Amino acid sequence: MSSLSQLEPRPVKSSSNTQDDIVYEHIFDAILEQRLAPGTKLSEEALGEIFGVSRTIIRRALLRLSHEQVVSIRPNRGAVVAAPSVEEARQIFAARRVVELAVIELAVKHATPEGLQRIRTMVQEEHDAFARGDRGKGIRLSGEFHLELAHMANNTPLLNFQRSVVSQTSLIIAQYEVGHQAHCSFNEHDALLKAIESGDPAQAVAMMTEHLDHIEGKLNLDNESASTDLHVVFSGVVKKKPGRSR
Amino acid sequence: MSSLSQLEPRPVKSSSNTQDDIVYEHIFDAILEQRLAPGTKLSEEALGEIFGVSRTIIRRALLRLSHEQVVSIRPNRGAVVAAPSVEEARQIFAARRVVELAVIELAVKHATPEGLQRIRTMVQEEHDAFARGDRGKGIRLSGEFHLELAHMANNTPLLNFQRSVVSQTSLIIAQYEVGHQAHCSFNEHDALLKAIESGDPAQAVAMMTEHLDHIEGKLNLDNESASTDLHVVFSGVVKKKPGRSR
DNA sequence: CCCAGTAAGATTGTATACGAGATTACAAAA
DNA sequence: TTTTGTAATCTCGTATACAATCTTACTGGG
Repeated sequence: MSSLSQLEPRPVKSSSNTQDDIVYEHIFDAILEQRLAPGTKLSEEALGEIFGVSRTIIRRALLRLSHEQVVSIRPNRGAVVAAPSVEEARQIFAARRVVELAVIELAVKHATPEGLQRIRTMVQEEHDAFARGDRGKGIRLSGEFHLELAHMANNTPLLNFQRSVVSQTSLIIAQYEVGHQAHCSFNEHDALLKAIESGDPAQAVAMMTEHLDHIEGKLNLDNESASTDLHVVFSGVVKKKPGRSR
Repeated sequence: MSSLSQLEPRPVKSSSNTQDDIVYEHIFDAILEQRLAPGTKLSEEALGEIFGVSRTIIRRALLRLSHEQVVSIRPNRGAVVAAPSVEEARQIFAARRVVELAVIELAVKHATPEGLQRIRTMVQEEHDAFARGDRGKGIRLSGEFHLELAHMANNTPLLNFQRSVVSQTSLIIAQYEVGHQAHCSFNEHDALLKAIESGDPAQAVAMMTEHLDHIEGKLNLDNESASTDLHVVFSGVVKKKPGRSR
């Protein structure tokens, strides 16, 4: 009954027009904006009703998300938003360092005026989003900044991988962040942009390293069971119980 | 005890027991062994009959393969074994360099006696396979050598990415290889193994760089339409017609 | 003889039905 | 009150039916 076009929460981005891509992007964006917390159950039937499609479509979208490690599918127990453990988080960050440094170097090499303009616009939008207090959108745009870098690097495999680790980083931040600092502050993004514009790979790489250090520094990955409650620690096993969460 | 896993005609590896994983692995292995050429149509019904499952299962396996860029799904036109273009091949190799160098460095750092033993066995099996003329298996094992490295690096995201680029490399070799040299010769794998055992990251990285240079050097990526026949060049458009090929 | 247009056939896209397994609720006993 | 066993319910896993689209074959015209 309810059709997709009626309820789009936000403008669907460029790439896709098929049903499952639309569902995929909506869930993906919700996770990137941290409107879906790690461990949240993703019921096929509920999602199907929300988007006005059958479980078949939902299932495809969830499968894709699970291949990107953004969603975890437990056999016979359904899909949940992934909740990386501390060890997984460490591996993801290590992998992210690898790909980000490679990407920034390629981005400098393949920078074009149009690409730089796109990134400039994006940094500005991110700034505006945070300025107006739209935290969710700011977080998403700050992730998409890094994806735009990968786009400029002109390497599809690296871009795909980047998409996976960036979105997983968002999940990690949602779980392990301490305090409420601005994430991935747009100041650093602006500095990165300038480094790219200067055309100096070494400086850009150094800048990115520092940026990643900052992101990782805001997390508390040292003591798994401290400061976060049991629900987070055992989020892979936790059962939902209305009334006490959040 | 030389080769436990080789006795079975169906080389179902460690990980999986669900139906779709089995189908996935069989198709994946067939592609890695180059028994499925790039551009080959993968009919859902035919595969379903072969594996004795419904199209639903086949569809899931194909979807996963397409997420790893090993299979290409054209809307309403079915799935085919991916046939990377020259440009795509370049990007894949660039990405592979990035991940392989990171992996080898981590592998040196995290090397364990057990892990080294596994790799030693693997190199030996690869040698045996080529020695007895089992080219397909040799090719697959030479790919799995690199996956084992990623395993030893102890980083799941990098391992997943490695799986994707290694299998795509196999497709590239199938399309653009010139001559019939031994691919990814086990000699170099043996040298890599020794470099890891020596515990010197710099040497291992240098070794890997050289190894990748060799692999890439065996290909003809310069002139897209030369030396390979039309079937390969137009593999994305070619229609199957029995009786005249090969 | 070759090409174009149309119709039949085949293949994929989507929804849904049914069975299997898991979760939840309830009841009974300690 | 707490715990444990069992039953009812709900969700997921798989197969299959039907619709949409593409492919192929055939026929008619140039």
